[in-house]
Amino acid sequence: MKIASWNVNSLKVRLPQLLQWLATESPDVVGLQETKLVDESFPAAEIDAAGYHVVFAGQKAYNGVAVLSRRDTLGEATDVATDIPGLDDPQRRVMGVTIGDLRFLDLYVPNGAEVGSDKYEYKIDWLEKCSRYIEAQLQQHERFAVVGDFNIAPEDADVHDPAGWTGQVLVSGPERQAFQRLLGLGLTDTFRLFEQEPEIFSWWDYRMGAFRRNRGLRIDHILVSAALRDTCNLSRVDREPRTWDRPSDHAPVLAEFSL
DNA sequence: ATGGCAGGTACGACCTGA
Repeated sequence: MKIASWNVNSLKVRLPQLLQWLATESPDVVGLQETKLVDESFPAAEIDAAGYHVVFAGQKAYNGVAVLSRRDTLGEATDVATDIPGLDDPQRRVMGVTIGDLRFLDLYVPNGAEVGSDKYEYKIDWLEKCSRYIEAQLQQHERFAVVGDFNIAPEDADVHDPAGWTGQVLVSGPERQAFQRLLGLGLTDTFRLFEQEPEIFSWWDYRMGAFRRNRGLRIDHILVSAALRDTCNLSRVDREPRTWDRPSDHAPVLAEFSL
């Protein structure tokens, strides 16, 4: 089983790239973020034609999430959740689904704008509510994966210039503590299960030639429960789509499991 | 401290992202 997460930064623009990437990688389950499409405009027919079931929750201009599942390997998504209890949030940032015996939660964590701002407080509160939800889900589902754009670089090794980023949004103490709390609930960052090359990132600013200079952050993650961790045999960032024309600023991340 | 790039909205700048 291969699961993936990709912040596509507008599915309207990135649909051809998504289809190309699905054909190349054939993941079984994919969580998308920042589709930026209302449900009426979601390209369900094109994704269906590519061999995937899809469920989605969008809004105008911002946010928007979707989960794809391969028709020939895994079944359709059921028990779809688009809201976290206690978080009265009109923004479409969450999609929890059950696919076979897998519980899969796709997240687009708020960006946070600037440490101390209203958006930052919203992010911290959002993570707290999300953490409680994940804790409950972990007790109900043995095989549980939480993927998405977390907008948190967990360690200095996930930052191209840790000194320059110290205290900034995406790396600040409270954000990193929120991420560690998720791990404390019993989730594992699959990327860190394996020896990795240094300076592997999943997001690069569009400006200043950041990708060419590999000035990025690792903020997209695949976290899994203990049962999934025990069968995980690969976790990586796929830089390839970031080299294509009109790329998303995020690269897809993938994890593979023997069961 | 600011802008730099990209997408969306809506057609002129402005908002958001990270």
